[in-house]
Amino acid sequence: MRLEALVRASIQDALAGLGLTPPAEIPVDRPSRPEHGDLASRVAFLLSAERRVPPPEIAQELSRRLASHPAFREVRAEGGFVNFFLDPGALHEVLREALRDGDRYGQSDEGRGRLLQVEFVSSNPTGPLTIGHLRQAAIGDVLAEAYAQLGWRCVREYYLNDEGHQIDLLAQSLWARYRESLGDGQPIPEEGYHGDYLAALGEELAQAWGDRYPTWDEAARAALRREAVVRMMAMIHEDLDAIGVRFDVWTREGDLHRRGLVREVFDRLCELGAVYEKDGAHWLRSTDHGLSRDPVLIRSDGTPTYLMVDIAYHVDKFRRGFAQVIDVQGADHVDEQRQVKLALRILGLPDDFLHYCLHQFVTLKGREGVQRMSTRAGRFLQLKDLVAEVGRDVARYFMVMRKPESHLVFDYELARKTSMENPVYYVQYAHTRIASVFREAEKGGELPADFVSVDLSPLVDPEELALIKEIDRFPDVVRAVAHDFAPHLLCAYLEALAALFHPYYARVRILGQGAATPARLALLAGLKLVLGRGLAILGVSAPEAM
RNA sequence: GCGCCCGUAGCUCAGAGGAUAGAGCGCUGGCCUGCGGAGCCAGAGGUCGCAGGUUCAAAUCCUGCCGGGCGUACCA
Repeated sequence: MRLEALVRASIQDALAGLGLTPPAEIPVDRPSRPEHGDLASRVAFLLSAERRVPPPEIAQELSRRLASHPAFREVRAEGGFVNFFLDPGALHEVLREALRDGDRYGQSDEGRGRLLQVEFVSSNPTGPLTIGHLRQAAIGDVLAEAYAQLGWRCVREYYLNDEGHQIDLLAQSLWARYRESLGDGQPIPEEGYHGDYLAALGEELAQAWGDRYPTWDEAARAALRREAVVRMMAMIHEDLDAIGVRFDVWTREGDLHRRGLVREVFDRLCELGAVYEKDGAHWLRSTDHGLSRDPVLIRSDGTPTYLMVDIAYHVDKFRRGFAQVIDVQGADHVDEQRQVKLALRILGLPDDFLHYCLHQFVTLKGREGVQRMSTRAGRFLQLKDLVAEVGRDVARYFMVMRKPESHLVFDYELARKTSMENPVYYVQYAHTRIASVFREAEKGGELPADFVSVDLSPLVDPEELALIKEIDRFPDVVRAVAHDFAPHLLCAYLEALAALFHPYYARVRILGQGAATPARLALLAGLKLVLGRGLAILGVSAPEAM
């Protein structure tokens, strides 16, 4: 049994024995100081309020009753806390269970096969992906993987905004580049896209088309739009390949229009009295519901705004049977998010259907020239170039090692280091070292046939027991990553695990130690399992050799 | 102006009601003959932005202020 469950169950029994009703949730903590035990509970504080007995008294009684429990070496009441010191045997069982579960360790069936969508990146096809999109790609991918571990059927979806004004600007910018290649200098629209990446494409089009589109007319517009989107998508796919993110579904804005969905959802909002007309446009009554402004849904020229389409898109997601949807978006979308959530509430969708994982932006430290990025101005670091410089593993890891809502400073110098100062290598190296020990063990014929049945009783060293306690946390970390949209917790966990392992390895000899050897190899097998599984969820490789 | 996010060691960041606030980098000083030294150990370094409040208990919750980011479009 996992440690927290073990402690919780023991408290439950003890309370029953004392004739006390346990609180709805029995708190179990992991104390930061070793003298406070392996685990601790402040349940006595909760009970004292209703029982009108001081916490220390309740803690005393509890510890007396729990003292003889076989899983605990000692149970001590201190202040109002009950501190549990584990018997090594209980820890050995934790390790054994992890080894028995193998790749299923850390998984659960809370999702019960329900459908969950993670929508992320969804960058407009107006340029290649940059380091800014990388953060979102990494976060979304890890969240999807974490939920998959919890038994959800996850769909990774990319919303492709291939219509509208921005695409026109892109097309016209590309047209200007194309004319430029033919020696006909046309200005790129002020609000257009000035990056070099369009110049190369313009050159190609000039080769292919010659002088076919001399003026910016309807024919040119149609051709350039089509061409631009196709080319931009090709670049985006290249970038996604570079970091190993694959999407299951691509939804194009155009499809939503063609299916009449946008119109239908707009009409429904009107029926519900949530829309009014002013200055020839149609507005959502958001201020009536406490938001700071009313947004336009249908412009005075009759075209729907991005928001209107987004609302319809989410209705579509609901109809497609997703039990939950997580949209990963940058901090510049807060207002949009509130408007969409409000509209969905008006339309009667359940409140817990849509969740936003909002993330702050990335700044780059230690590399020339790219402090403030802008796709429009052509000032950015392309994702695949970054990956070429630091590697996929480092690129992905660095993007998720801070919590999404914090600003992230990408330390380029650190990212380029291949020593253990770089946390990615620090964690990977732990995995590699263990793999290396196993290779040696096999050579020397010391590798047990089956770790699950190994006698673990030689594992009594405090460092060994501390490592098992960390292994015990892994399923909780996976769950927290998913529920709290917090991939960084997994990074912190893996680094802590590696930080326990490296000193242990430096001090304690594994091979050639008699009965201790198979036990220590079993411990290393458990560590390797968890390190490998954790890295896999992050989409980072777990090398056998480096 | 208003809304949201963030102010924790020199730097980058964890911790989000519990016991004496942590990690990595950097800094100082020790360890090179064993399974991978791409290392290991020890140490210094903090009024948790400021001021009030709630609580047995606040970095954590509430209020106000200060500083930074993002938004506040008939752009997406």
